[in-house]
Amino acid sequence: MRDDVGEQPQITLNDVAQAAGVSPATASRALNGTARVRADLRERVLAAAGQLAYTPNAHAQALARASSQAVGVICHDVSDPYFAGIARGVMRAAAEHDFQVIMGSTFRDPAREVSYVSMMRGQRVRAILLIGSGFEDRAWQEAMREELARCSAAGARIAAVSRHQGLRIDSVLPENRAGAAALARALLDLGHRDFAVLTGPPTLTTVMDRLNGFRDALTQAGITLDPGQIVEGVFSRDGGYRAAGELISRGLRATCVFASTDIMAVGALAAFRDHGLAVPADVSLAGFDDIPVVGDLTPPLTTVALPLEELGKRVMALALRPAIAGRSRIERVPGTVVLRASTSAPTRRPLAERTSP
Amino acid sequence: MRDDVGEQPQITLNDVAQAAGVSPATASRALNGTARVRADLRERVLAAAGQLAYTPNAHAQALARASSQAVGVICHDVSDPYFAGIARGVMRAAAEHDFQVIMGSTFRDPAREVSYVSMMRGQRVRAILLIGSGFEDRAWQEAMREELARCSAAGARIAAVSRHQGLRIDSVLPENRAGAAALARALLDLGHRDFAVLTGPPTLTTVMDRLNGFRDALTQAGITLDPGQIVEGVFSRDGGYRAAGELISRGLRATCVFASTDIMAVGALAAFRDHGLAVPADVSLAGFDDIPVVGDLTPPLTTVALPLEELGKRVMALALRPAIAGRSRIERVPGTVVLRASTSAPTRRPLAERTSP
DNA sequence: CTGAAAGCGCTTACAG
DNA sequence: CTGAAAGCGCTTACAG
Repeated sequence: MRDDVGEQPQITLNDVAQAAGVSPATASRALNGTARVRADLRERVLAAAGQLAYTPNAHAQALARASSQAVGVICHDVSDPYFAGIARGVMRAAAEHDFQVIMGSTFRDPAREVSYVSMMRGQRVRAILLIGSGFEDRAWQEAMREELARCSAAGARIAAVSRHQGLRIDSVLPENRAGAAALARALLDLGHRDFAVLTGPPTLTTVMDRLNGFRDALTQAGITLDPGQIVEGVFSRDGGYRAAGELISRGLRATCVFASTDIMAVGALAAFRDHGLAVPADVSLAGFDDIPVVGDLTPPLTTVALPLEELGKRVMALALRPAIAGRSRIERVPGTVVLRASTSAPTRRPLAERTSP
Repeated sequence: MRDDVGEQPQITLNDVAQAAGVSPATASRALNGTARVRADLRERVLAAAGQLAYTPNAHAQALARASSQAVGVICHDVSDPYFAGIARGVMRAAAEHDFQVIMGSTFRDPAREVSYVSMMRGQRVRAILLIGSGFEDRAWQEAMREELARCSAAGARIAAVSRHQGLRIDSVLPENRAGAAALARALLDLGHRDFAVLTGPPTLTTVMDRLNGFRDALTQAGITLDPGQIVEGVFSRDGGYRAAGELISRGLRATCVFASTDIMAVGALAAFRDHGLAVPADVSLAGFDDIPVVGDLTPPLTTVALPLEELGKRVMALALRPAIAGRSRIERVPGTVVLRASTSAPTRRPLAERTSP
C-alpha cells in the first residue's frame, strides 16, 4: 500500500470551513479556542478537521501571529554525552510546552554558531538556547553579541548553559570553577601534592574555569601547578588519550591527574593502562561532568557530578521566564564531588620513568 | 551593553528594497539569485541587506514557496549513545545541505511519535527521518501509516533507520538479524554451547530481529535457546543491570550472555561484577552497536559494530534521493563482529549456584 | 457570536 | 531586466 509520489494540494483552513459550512474566521476560532464559538458550529468544525486530517500550516500561523512555537538549541556536538544529557532535558521541557526544537550542531566552529543564530532569527524562534561553552574570542563575541541583540530585538529570548564571555546573557552556570576547586581540595585531602591537568582548547570558557578553579585551590594550599604538567588536548576520548600520552612522555611527575572532562578522562584511563600504569595504584585520575558511563569504568572514575538533564530543563525554564530589562539573570548550579575508586592516597613509587607499555 | 527588551519591528524585504531604491520583487531576485538582475542594482540590494542585517522571514518564504528548508528527525532519546551517534551523522549531513533540523524525542511513546510526524507535516518539512526502532503494534502502525501517507502526499520524503514493521518506507537497515547471527557463530566458535540473552521490549522490531538472528544461528548449530534464559529488560544501563540480576537469580546456566544492546551490556557487566562473577572467566558477555565507550570497559566488550554516524548520513541521503513510485528502497548496512576480551572460551566451572554478592 | 476584509512577509507568473 | 499585483494559509481587529 505505497501511496503515489505525486503531491496533492494540502488541506487548508478554507477546506475545513467549507466542509463545516462556516467562515474561515469561525473555523480558526473554533480550532484555536481563541474566542467563543457556538457549540454546534464548533462541533462541526472539529469534526470536519478530524475528517480531513487537517493540520494547520505552521508557517502561515507563524506569519499571521508573528511568532512561532519553536525554540532553537545550539550545541557543539549532539553525540557528546555532556550535550546529549543536557539536550535530553531540553527535549523533555520542550515536549511539555509543545514547542518544536530546532537543533544546530556547531562542531565547535564559532562561525557556524553565529550563522545558526541568524538562521534561527529567520525562523522567528521564541527562544534560543546556547548549550555548551562559549569561545574566548573577541571577534566571535562581537559578532555573536550583535546577532543576539537582533534576536532579542525581534522578541526572542536568549539563554545559555555555561559562561559566554562578554555576551551578558541569561545563563545557567554550572559552577565549574568552584567544582574544580572542591575536587582539588578533596584530592589534597587524600594526600596528593603533585598534580597534572589535561585541559581542552583554551578558547573555551569552561576549560579555563575548571583549570583556574583547580589551580586556585592548590595555590591556597601552598602548592603550585607546574606548567609542564598541564597538557592541552581535544575534548574527546582520543584527545584525552593523546594528552595523557603526552604527559607521560614529558615525564609524569604527578601522583594525581585531573582531566577537565570525563570524556577525556576515559581516554586518559586507557592511555595509562596501555603504558602499564595502574589507576589509582600508580596514578590517581579524576574527571568532571559525571557522564553516564564513568561510574562503570574500571576503576570507577572520581569526578564532579553535574545534573545534566536538569541543566537542560533549567535553561529552557530560564528562557521562558520573562526577562528583566537591563540585567542578565544567572542561575548557578553546583557540582558535586564524587569520590570513586580512580583516586586514592598517593603512592610513593617514583613514576617519572615508568613509561613502558 | 544589554539591549532593551522591547520588540522592534523586523527588517523586511520591503525595507531592504526601499533602502536600495528598487521594488521588493527585484530585491527578492537579487537576494535569491533566482533571476538576472542588473549588476548595480544587485550590489545596492546586497549592500542594503548587509547594512540592515536583513534575514528573510523563513515562514514567509516557506509559505510563498510552499516548501521549507527543514527536515524533521524523530528518535526515542537523544541522550542514548546509539541515537546520539546517528544524530551526529544527520546533523553533519543537514549542515552540508543547509537544512534546519527539527528534532523530536518520543521517549519511546508510540503516540508521541505519531504526533511529532503530524507536527512536522504542519511545518511542511522536506523530509522526515525516523531514527530508531519501530513498534510492533498494529494500532500504531495503522496510525503511523496514515499520517505518513499524508506527509508524502504533501511532498515530504520519508526515510527510516531500522525496520518499521508494516510501514513500507525507504529505510537504511542495520543488519540486526544477520549481525546477531554472525555474533552467535563467533561465540559458538569460541566453544560456547549455553547461552542467555538479555532483550529489550518485545514491541521494538530491533529487539526481535537481534533475538531471532541470534537464536536462528544457534538452532542451525543444533542448539536451543532455553526460554528461561531469555530475560526482557529496559533498553538502558539500569535495565541491563536488572536483567542480568534477574538472570542470575533464575540461576545462570549459560556460559555466555548476549545483551541485545551495548547499553544493556554495560549494566550487565556491572551486575556480574557486583555478584562476584568475573567476565569472561565466569561468564562471557557480548553486546550490540559498538557505542563509543564499550571498548574502554574492563574487560572491553565484544559486540557487533554498527557505523552509527554513517547510518545518519545515509538516511539523510536516502531521503533526499528522488523516490521511486510504488516501492520502498532498502539499504542494508552490515554490522561487524568485534571480538574483545569480554568473551573467551567457556570455563567448566558450574555457575548455577554462584549468586553471592 | 459570526463574517468580510486586511495583513503577516515573501515569491513569482504576468506584462512591459 | 524590472515592477505591480496576486497569492501562499492563516489570524484578528472591525463591523454587525
